[in-house]
Amino acid sequence: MYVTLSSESTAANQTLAPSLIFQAPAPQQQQRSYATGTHLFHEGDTANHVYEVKTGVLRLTRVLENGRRQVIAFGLPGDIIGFPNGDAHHTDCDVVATAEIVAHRRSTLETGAGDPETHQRLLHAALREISAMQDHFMMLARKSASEKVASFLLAISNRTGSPRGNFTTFSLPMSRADIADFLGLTVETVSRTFSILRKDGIISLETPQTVLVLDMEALLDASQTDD
Amino acid sequence: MYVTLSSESTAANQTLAPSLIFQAPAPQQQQRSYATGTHLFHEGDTANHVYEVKTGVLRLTRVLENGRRQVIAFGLPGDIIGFPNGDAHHTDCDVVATAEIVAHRRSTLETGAGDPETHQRLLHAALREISAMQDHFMMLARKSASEKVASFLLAISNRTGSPRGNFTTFSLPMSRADIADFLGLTVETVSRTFSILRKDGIISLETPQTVLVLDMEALLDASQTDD
DNA sequence: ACAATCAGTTACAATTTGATACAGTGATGC
DNA sequence: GCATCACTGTATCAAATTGTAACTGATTGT
Repeated sequence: MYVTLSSESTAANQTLAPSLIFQAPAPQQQQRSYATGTHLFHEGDTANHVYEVKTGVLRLTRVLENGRRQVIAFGLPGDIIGFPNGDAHHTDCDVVATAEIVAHRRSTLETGAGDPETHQRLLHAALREISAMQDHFMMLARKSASEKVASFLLAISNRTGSPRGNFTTFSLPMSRADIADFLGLTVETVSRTFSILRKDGIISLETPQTVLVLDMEALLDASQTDD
Repeated sequence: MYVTLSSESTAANQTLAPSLIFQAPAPQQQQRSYATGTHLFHEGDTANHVYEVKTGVLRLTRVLENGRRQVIAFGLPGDIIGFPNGDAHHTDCDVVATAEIVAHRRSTLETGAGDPETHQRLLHAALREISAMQDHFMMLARKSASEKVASFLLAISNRTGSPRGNFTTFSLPMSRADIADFLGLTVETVSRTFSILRKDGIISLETPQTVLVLDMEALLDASQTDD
């Protein structure tokens, strides 16, 4: 499930891992490494696989002809992305931070022939994705700029953060533009909001890509999370 | 009060019907009618079924504790909605216009036991839903108020519209508030935008719930559609 | 070494949308 | 028949976000 605002990610992630560990990997299930900037597929490409992210970060995007772009989702470790509609992909997908990916044949999702267990896993990943996207709706449509940014930081923190003393730290491999296009904002608004959060002592940026959460409670307040 | 959706048992419905017709209907596949206002399920309810809309209109909603509401989707004839994440529904679902619904057991989606054909249909409906939600993202995050309203009218027109002379007419069984909560706007903005579209001669309202599209070309322009 | 480029940030003006208030209309109930 | 209520439409004003532009610091290429 993609980075959305809810807190379902962690649990889901853990339930996904075990089933793979004890399987002899079939050919199409081999793990491959992709460098930053690599395109996994483009909008309109024939969809032969869905992709399970083991490490790194992917980015799913769609573009309107007038240049407006939407980041549909970031694919973090544990996510399965690239679910096709019909035969074709309907988004672009590229690598934001060097990633280890397992490609699953689309037929495994669609018919499950020969591998009912993976079929189940992929199906459940699709259902989780629907749920995650519904969370994302709430964010895009019903949250203010500052709530969006706070929610986003919270989500990334929950998925990839690690403790540093009493605080939590994590990196933001994607650009401000990516964050803006994910949240439905402009770069300037995202940047401004980061500044406010810094000035309020809620976060601190060691580099623009390295966030230290100083006051998790306040960040949670600022995000208006549903839980 | 609610205008009956006249001509909606159209294309989508017919493509869906055949597989059912020649089956001995299992109990959970029987078609039932639900009156306006009926709740099919609430957020948190155990999810035992997914619902296939034959006629009428359903509404999927989520609410933030502070009262902000988001209409996730409208279920029109041909749609299958209520895909669960885990065991529970994560939205509310109620009837906007008297609807004929077929409930499919969740197990048919999850395991396909005993009914691989329906299993396939439900799976593909889930994948279609993911694709549709991605479209909705573009709308929520990257379109202006007037583009949103135009896109919405266009979508309803394409799904349920019928020709009237050179024009196209359709009904809007949902309230302005529903439309606003679907598009991430306020009622006032929706109303304002309807007025502008009327003043520009693009649409005409016979009643607030009955739309006549006078200039489909202009409506398409106004929606900034990607195709 | 230096110019050029790019991501990020900041300030300020312009624009869009939201909030508030109120009027009209049709339906419902007493 | 009349009052009430829910929904819709309109106007005005306030607030939030965007657009524009300038500036910084880091990186790249020549």
